[in-house]
Amino acid sequence: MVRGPCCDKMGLKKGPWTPEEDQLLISHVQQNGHANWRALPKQAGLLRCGKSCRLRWINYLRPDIKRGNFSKEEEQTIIHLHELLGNRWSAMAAKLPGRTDNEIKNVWHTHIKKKLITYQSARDSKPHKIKDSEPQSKNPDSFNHGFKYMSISPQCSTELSSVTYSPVMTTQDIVEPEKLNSSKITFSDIRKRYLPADQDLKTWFEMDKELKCVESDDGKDFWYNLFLKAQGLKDLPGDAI
DNA sequence: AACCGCCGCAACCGCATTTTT
DNA sequence: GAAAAATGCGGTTGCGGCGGT
Repeated sequence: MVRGPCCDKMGLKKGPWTPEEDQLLISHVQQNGHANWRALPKQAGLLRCGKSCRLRWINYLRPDIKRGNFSKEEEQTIIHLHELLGNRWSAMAAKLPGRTDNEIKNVWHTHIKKKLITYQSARDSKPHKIKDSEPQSKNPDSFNHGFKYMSISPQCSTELSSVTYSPVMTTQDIVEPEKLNSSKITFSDIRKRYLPADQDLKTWFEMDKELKCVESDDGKDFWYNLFLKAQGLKDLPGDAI
């Protein structure tokens, strides 16, 4: 289906929002909710498209937005979730109250990725703490904690509607990458088949969280340990780490 | 003080998915 | 069931602020 951008109508404003526009949007949402984003701008007297209003509300004006820098715990959680979910920022946001998908995405690209790269370089340039003879995947302290999941290869991710996705696996349910590549499988298909119900995912995530063993609060050690724990990330797409 | 380059963030764009007609 | 409309999501970009020279 071909459809033009929703904001291409003449007269619709783009760019940064003014305080007046913010106030109009806030007032309207508080009074009427946001059941219909398409109709909202007109009703609220805004010269914006619905998409722009929705984005502004979700990423900036929502009352439950948490401001300020991400804590180490939050960053650790993001790394962890990225390992579990890939680039599914909105799914990560659902696990981080007060944080938006856009914010998490920005933090990943501007802070966390760089830190991981730094510590990967540090690790590659000198002997590290893990015994060379011991494969990472068999190390009990490795990031996987023995959970039955894997990351689909970058190539597979591209096939899956550009969504990097790490389905939860059972031993009977290993996906062969070549099969994924050879057939047209939608994200929904994969989700229905492999992703546990929300409640299960929550439980699963919390169980894994309990097993986390990063204890050092020293910045350098923190990132070094995180990197070691996130060994699997080296298999992610080049631009994701 | 002025210039320049880098960085971080807000916002846009295009596509996928879901819902409605 | 098909088409259209609406919504949601992730990738990307542009601009403002800040630090270095």
